[in-house]
Amino acid sequence: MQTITAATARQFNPAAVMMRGTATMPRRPTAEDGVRRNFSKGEELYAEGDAAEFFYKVVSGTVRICKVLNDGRRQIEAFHLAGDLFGLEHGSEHRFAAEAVDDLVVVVYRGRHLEGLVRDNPDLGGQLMSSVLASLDRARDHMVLLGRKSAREKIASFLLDIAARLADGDRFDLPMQRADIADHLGLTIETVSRTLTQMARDGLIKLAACGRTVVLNNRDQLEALEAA
Amino acid sequence: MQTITAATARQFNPAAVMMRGTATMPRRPTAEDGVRRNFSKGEELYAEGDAAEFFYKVVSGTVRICKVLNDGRRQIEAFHLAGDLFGLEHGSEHRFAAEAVDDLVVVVYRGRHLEGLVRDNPDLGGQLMSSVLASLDRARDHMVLLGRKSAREKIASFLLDIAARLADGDRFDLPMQRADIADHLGLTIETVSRTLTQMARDGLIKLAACGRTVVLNNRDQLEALEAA
DNA sequence: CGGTCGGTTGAGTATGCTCAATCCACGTGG
DNA sequence: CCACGTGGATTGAGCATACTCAACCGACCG
Repeated sequence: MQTITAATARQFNPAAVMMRGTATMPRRPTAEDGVRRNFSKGEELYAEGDAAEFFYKVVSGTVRICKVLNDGRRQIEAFHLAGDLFGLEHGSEHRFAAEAVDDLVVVVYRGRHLEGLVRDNPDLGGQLMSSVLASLDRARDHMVLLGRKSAREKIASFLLDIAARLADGDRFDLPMQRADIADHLGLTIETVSRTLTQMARDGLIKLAACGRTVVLNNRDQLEALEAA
Repeated sequence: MQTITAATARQFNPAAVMMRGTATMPRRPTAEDGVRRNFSKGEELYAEGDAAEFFYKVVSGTVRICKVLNDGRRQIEAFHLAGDLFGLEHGSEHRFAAEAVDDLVVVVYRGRHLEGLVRDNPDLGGQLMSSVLASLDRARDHMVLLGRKSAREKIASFLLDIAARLADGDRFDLPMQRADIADHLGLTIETVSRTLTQMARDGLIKLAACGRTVVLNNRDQLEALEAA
């Protein structure tokens, strides 16, 4: 299957779409078509309430999708790593914010009026649908975690998830800090820290480099803990 | 926009899709196209792991989408009410089960290979995309609830959500029992019960008919409690 | 009338939170 | 080169929210 690149992205430029049905003339590319952009640690790609004009693909680095309640409590819905698509919205506004967890490179696509895009660009539609359904799958699993798992089970699931996505073997570096992990798992930083050090004491994992590097020593036991 | 009916559903019958590009001949309708089906309280529409051959639209009644962990803990990802689409999957299997909460009528559509469907049926694609994105929106909000809200806030959010979806005014009947609410909100039945009766004592709501009928006495205060 | 199912209520407890101190790595400036 | 400040992580003590276990209630049904 064709993957989304700057070239294919041009196929659903709204200008090109509008021209459809009137005449077949060469599209006029805009600056926003599949443009690479860099963000540095902590920068906001878009805020809650911003118009949802673009969507994004991670080239390298990590993005967090989050919402902050009136009193400051925060929930991180998801982390997006290299290759992930994000920023597609149902309505015309972003309902969650997107922020760079570390130094980040993304490709930005113009993508307002998503339903229309899909209708007018069927080939891409399948691919976008696949990506959105994958997000929904992730979201469902995460609801099980948030609603029904203990702190230890949450951490075990999280480590295995991250490892599957960015470890080459059993060792990887966590791109995010404890506060991000806590707000993703519905815990406090203290509980995250305690649980990780306890797991290290139990020999399940090894921690290094300020707790940013993790080595999975006992995948079987972690998977048992996951409580799937 | 066109809505999905038995008639439009025929447009993406896989048989018809396969015929495409070879010759334009009339499609052969199958029995599964937009067929109405009834389920009684507690019946399972599909189980976790079942092949994802169909998707569904609720005509009347309520569906719960859920997963049960190895030790019996259960999480209800969502309730679907009249008009909602559900059962679309990313992979070839259902990763959650669907069960009738009460007596239920649905329309069943054949919908394997979703990405392909969208590519080959652009008009429907937009509509399905819209529905899936709406589910994702709901899922995100629910993650905030599960991860960061107190029991009282969870119940307030839940009541307002259900009211918005099926109340005509401030009174409605809960289609599901306490255990379902608990497993949806990441609580126990006891906490759900206690919180509801406490809200009734506080005059926020009124309960009747074995706790199945709810009247919202003070929407403002409930919305304040929601902690959006 | 007895049994079951769903809901409520009570008492005691555990898990994870709050508040607070401490530690450590790192970068900056005297 | 070292003192200092800062941001992130860890650890400890006490506590609160929601859980567990258990009894009880009321409606419904055979």
